[in-house]
Amino acid sequence: MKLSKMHIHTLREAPTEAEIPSHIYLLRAGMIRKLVSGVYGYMPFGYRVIRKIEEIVRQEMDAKGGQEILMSAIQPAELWQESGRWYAYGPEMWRLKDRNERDFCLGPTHEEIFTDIIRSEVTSHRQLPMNLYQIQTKYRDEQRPRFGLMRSREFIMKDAYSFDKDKEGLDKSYWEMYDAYEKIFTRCGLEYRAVEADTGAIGGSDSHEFTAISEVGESEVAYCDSCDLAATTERAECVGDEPSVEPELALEEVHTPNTKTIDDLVKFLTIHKKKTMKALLFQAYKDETNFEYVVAFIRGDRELNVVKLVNALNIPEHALVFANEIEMNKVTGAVGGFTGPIGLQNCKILLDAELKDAKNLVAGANKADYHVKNINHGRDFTADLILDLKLIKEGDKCPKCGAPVRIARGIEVGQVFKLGTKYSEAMKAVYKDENMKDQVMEMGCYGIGVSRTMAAIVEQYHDENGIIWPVAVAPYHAIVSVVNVKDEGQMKLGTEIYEELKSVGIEALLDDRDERAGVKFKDADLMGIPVRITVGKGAVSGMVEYKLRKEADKVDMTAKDAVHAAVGFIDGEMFDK
RNA sequence: CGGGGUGUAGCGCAGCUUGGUAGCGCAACUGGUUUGGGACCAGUGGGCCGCGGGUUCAAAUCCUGCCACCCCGACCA
Repeated sequence: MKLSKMHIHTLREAPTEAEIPSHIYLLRAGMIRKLVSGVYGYMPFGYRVIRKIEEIVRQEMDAKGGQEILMSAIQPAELWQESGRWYAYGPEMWRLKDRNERDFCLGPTHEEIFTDIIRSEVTSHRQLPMNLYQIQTKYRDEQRPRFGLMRSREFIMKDAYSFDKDKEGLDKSYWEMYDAYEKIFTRCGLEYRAVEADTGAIGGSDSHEFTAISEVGESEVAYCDSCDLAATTERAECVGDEPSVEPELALEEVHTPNTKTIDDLVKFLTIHKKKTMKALLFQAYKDETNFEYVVAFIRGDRELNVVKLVNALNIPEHALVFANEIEMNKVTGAVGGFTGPIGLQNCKILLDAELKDAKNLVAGANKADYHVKNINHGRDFTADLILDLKLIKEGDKCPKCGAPVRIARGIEVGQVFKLGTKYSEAMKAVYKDENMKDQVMEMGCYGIGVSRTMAAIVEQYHDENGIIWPVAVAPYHAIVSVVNVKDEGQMKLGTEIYEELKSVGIEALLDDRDERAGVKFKDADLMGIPVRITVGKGAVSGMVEYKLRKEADKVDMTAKDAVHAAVGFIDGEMFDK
């Protein structure tokens, strides 16, 4: 394409709303455009990148026998009620009504829809396994959309669903998708980790998350340099410290005014945080109206892992809310800031495993301004449930090998789930086996955030001048920048090179805009075109300048050599992987 | 949902304290001079100053309600 004929709109300055590189550069390069908070449109260059990513996804999905379809974004509530997720999905679901007051939602994911198709169209074991996928716009009414494409309310997602006869089949489908995902993200040029993950609102048993390494990512992964541990921090087991060996001392109530926080308390009593237990009070809703009070006790220096808590309670995450302390006090006797395990009533007590055998702890006395010293589980109170409730942190013992764990941040670009029979059972997706008996299908689902992947690539590939697209996803491979378009010799040579590149299958641009060279260079850098061939004064003797976006070197060579160099570089980058 | 901040031309901002007919830079348009890293000169167009209510002779400016957007936290594939 000739740039003079294209709609490009680059910005010299970064819009104030953008904070992170991917957001800033995608806006500045004119690749995306915000409509409202968390809702973006894709302009010509940006959409080309999206299509490049989609094409990689398609090729790898098709290679595994996936079949592409396209379902509606609008979904009827009935299917969600059938699976039980109309309530469970919570406020993130974008709900709407038609003129007859019938409930619908904009699909945040499509398990129900795909299950519905399969149950009505697949009846025989001969039709299985099956893998269907789509690339489509998804809607999640995020509480806090953030960072441009990173967390948006409308986004492009590839979602695939596998249907198998049995667990063995599911396992095979799952690892094939895992393999496809590795190929996809590798081809996109991403540095990523595949880590064990929680299954969240989707449900199911096993899950892996594909996390692109990035400081600005919202996902945290725990990994170990000594073994193969790799899991999201939500998922990672935290084994905690060994209990100290010491005699159990007698309970002692102490006056501790103004010590509502652990920090205040340890200062007041001059003890270590590891000797304290902190209480977190919640209401756990079983449905819209019915709830029970829950208190989680963890060591004073620990952070609660909410995912572990809701999994233990078997409720969706939005059904767990911090308790109103005044209300709770009436029912359980708990006092905010002074809650302890002794004397608590009418509430479920969950105890972090680390505290099970810990000796002589300090906790609230359920009485304002008082704490109790030397509390020992078993002797002084009994928990309803003892389990791992804490968030793993840098330096904690690796649950697999005991070495200190490391924590890294990243962007979740994909996730694979073994759903098992969660949906097929609820929605009666069955097939007839060889003996004419009904069997419930085993399902898996597999998502890739296409638009988020685009942002993740920019996070990993940029410099102070803009984006540096890997060739595989670049909107165009090469740009021929004619320095002075009024110079006939330059224009002629530039056009020849441009035509030559196109004729050998390279996606080329001709910057024939009547602009100064600096403008063209800045734009080419900002938009991240991998190869630039500059046609300037040297054109009279057939010489041009060849430059790669990712390298600083500029090399003068003949036009013919530049074309060869470009072809060689682009082929190498595309097929090296 | 809690805390903080911001809404003035397409983008970035000043003006608001102390009310008096709307300003700068970039971008755009016209003409000219330029032409290898975001040129220069001259000229031009472009604003319900987020929206509503109030105070006042007079409101971008003061008061008030609402809305939107951003950041931190909470929360979330």
